[in-house]
Amino acid sequence: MNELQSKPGTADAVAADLERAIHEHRLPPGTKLGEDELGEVYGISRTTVRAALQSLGHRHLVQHKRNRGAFVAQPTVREAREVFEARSLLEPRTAHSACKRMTDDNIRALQAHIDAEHSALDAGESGRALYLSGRFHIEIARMADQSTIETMISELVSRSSLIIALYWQRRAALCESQAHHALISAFADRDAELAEELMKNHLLDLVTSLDLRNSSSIPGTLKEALAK
Amino acid sequence: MNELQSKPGTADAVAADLERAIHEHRLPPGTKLGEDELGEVYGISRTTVRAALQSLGHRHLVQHKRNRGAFVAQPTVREAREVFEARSLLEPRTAHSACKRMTDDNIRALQAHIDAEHSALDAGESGRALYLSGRFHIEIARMADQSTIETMISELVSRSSLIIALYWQRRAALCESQAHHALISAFADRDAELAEELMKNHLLDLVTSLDLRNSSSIPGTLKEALAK
DNA sequence: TGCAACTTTATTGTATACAATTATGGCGAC
DNA sequence: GTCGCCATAATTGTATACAATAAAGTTGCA
Repeated sequence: MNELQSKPGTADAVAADLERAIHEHRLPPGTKLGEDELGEVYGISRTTVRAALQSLGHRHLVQHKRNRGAFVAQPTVREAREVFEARSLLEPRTAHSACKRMTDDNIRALQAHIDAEHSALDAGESGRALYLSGRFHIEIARMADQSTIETMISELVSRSSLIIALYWQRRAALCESQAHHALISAFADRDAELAEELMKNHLLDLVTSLDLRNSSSIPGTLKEALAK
Repeated sequence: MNELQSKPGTADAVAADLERAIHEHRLPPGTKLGEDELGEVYGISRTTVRAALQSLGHRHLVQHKRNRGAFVAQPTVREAREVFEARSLLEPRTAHSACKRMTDDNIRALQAHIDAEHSALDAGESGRALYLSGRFHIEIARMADQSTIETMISELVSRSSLIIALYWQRRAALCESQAHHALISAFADRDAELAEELMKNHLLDLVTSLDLRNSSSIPGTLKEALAK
């Protein structure tokens, strides 16, 4: 079950663990990530913790404040728009490429992914469901056999999870799955053009389901809201 | 002249310095980046050097070999194709966006950029000319007011410099400038569609000017060629 | 003489100690 | 009583010391 993950105790392993916790909303935006605290949790020194936090900082998942420490990032409205703009440039065309290379096994894997997502949702594990939902997009990039683009989409998906945590406005929760089902159908029909169009619309739907009015700054803590 | 660069001695400053040296081909692919050595050069401890190298590693500009150290990355043929595939998804549309927002000052700045590139070329500083040529693409992304996409393109441009170092096959050296001139004309005419098309073709030209036959592994040193 | 195993050396990986900076709590003055 | 300043504490930034690993050189044996 361990999918070529680094040995525990390494910076990569810690970073992966934290990234997943962030992606699953177990660590909400604004959470302080103290070095000593994390070092104690994982039983390692601050040196390794710092390496992990730096790695996440490069991926824009944690924000470093000078002499203040690391915090789970709180994307601004502007960042949110930029992330989805970037996704809209990368993902539709990548879905197109993926469709043309997709095997029956790939399609079954995607279907299994959605099933797992549904199971998580039924079990009340909404964080895990969100994580799997994001992984769905990453899997498609992987099937397109473009690891460079996959890495970029992976970062954007994780950041999207933070954006959803901050700006999601309640709505029908199952719209996501519907869009993913439609994508699988297009893949099964080997209709690359349709897959591209569906992905494009899916991303548009995601953006419109967010509340990105500039007014709502949405501070992490009310303390920070009054800090300035 | 110092454009909001970090104070010298910080990891960011060292990383920026190394990135530029790599981009300008002063540090060729495969160069060993010893921690002690760099620490002595910059007058800082290995701790800071390591942070800088990690940063560059995350941007795929240096490759870490376990217990062996950091080396200037040597992109494979596959990576080379992937990098330009990613650029072809991001840059044409970004040029389109940039064109619609572009001011007369922006256009003058781009023109000045090309002039500087020509000057460098005339002065025999081909590395600096290549660096400026890459910066041209990054500037366009900046003018599109999309900092997230700009960051991604910046990484891809730097990686492209490594790719050029490894796979460039001699050709007319000025073809680049011609393409950039044509882009500026499109911007001046406020023809976003044309700018998009020109960027797309420019990137295609770049790829075809590379020798990406799978056969040529192109080792960094002949020692490594015989190592296995 | 050629190969193999061992010793040596150099370099990275990790932890710890110290310095710098910032937030916090208390004290005093207005 | 409130505001401002100063001392204290806590946390990050940086350097150094030690441990682990891999490369290279050496010696011994076949």
